[in-house]
Amino acid sequence: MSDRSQSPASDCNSRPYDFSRANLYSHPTMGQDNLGNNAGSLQLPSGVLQDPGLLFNKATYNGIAQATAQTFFPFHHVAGDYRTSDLQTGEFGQPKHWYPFAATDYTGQVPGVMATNQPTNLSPPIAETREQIKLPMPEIKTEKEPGEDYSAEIKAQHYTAAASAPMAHGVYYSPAWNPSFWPGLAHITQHPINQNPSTSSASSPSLSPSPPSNGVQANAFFNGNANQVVPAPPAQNSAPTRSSGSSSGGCSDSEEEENLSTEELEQFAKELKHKRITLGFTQADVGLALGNLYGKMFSQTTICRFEALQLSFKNMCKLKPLLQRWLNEAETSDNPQDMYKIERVFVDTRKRKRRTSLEGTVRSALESYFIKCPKPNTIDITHISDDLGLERDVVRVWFCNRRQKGKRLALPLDEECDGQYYEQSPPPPHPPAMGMMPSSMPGQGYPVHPYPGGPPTLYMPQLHRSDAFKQGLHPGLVGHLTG
DNA sequence: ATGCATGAGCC
DNA sequence: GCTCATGCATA
Repeated sequence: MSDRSQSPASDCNSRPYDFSRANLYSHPTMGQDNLGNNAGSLQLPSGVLQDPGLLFNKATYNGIAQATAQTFFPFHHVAGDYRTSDLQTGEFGQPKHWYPFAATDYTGQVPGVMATNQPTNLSPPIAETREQIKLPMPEIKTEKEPGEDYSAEIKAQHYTAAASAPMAHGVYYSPAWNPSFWPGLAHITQHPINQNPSTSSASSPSLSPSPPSNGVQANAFFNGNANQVVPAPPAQNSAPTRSSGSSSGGCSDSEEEENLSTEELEQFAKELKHKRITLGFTQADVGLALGNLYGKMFSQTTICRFEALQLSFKNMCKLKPLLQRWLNEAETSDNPQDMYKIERVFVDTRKRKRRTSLEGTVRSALESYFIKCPKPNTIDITHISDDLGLERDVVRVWFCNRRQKGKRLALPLDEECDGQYYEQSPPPPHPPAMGMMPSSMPGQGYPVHPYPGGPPTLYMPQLHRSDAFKQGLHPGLVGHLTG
């Protein structure tokens, strides 16, 4: 991707970092265990966005020209359009920890799974192996099994479902998707393709909208007849087969969706969410259903991001057909429950590094570094990690995610249209006298114009021109970072 | 809903 | 080592 040809990371490494900030290492943050934290009940009310940055205005991307790298969907956030809070995670959100094995209730956020797929109580043999270890730096909280190396070995066993289980994680569609980027969207006209009529009509399904929640209910809901699992997708167009997407086939995965316009996707995402909720399904249900119906399961996260248009265009394109079909089925099926029947859940037994929780100050610091240099090289990363007392890898990953997030929330600028949709660091004139990056990024480097409905929350540095980037840095920050 | 992590594919 | 797709864990 052109992304790589961008300014060399070293662009921003010309100066030494000086981030001696004792106060960064203040205290460990909140308690590790939020066990009592019922994901479901804690959902923010619709309308309350945790990250206002997601509130994009169409105008924001309508004018998008050429995206250099992966294109994301800075659509205006569709979340909040409907009340989802109570349906999302329901009551099944018992926190899971870093168990190498599928603990009895290990289901990720897939409801019903645990309710249905517990042949026997697999007393979690490992349930107690977890041990909390404080890393050197108090501000980061991570858990890790002593002397554990959570990378290799693991992939061994998965609780793969029945033999018919189409696949477990690790099975991907071939990247034969339409590489359509934003620029190309312009000319893409709405392709009414095979829009199933049912999807566009507000056909009110005669389904009892009793949302699958947990326990008993879930059981009833998820216990389909084992007869209908259709992992094998139709020969034709359903399979996540690597249809030789060929040149411009685009999301050739299914002929139905080759060229999608942003509007189409946007609308579909909305429709999906709306209908899903109407039908009483959670995002996790949908992800699960996709697995059962078409062979590839998705997490609640992915469905959520799809609905919120937080995936790349390409990715949206890829998922849409599947979701479209699920929706069609859900609407027409007499027994939508069947769609959720789960044969078994493949629980990934890989050990996963415990998620690091960065303290606010640390995040702010990282954000500052990011502003200065979104693509730090190895040395920079080392410096930063030293300064902040973080593991190098944590820092590296943070930057990776930050960049990804940035792209997701704002469009990457193209060399030609730089500064057109969002500006980089606030132009010299009146640097907001902020010594340190405000913990709340909002406000930073917003495009002055393209966000009629409100600026995105995140500061989106221009990744393509580090020099200009450097220049745009405010003095205060520069000083702070470069000492 | 989102922050941090993983892993494949690529350079 | 990066991007990208994706997911676990958590706020």
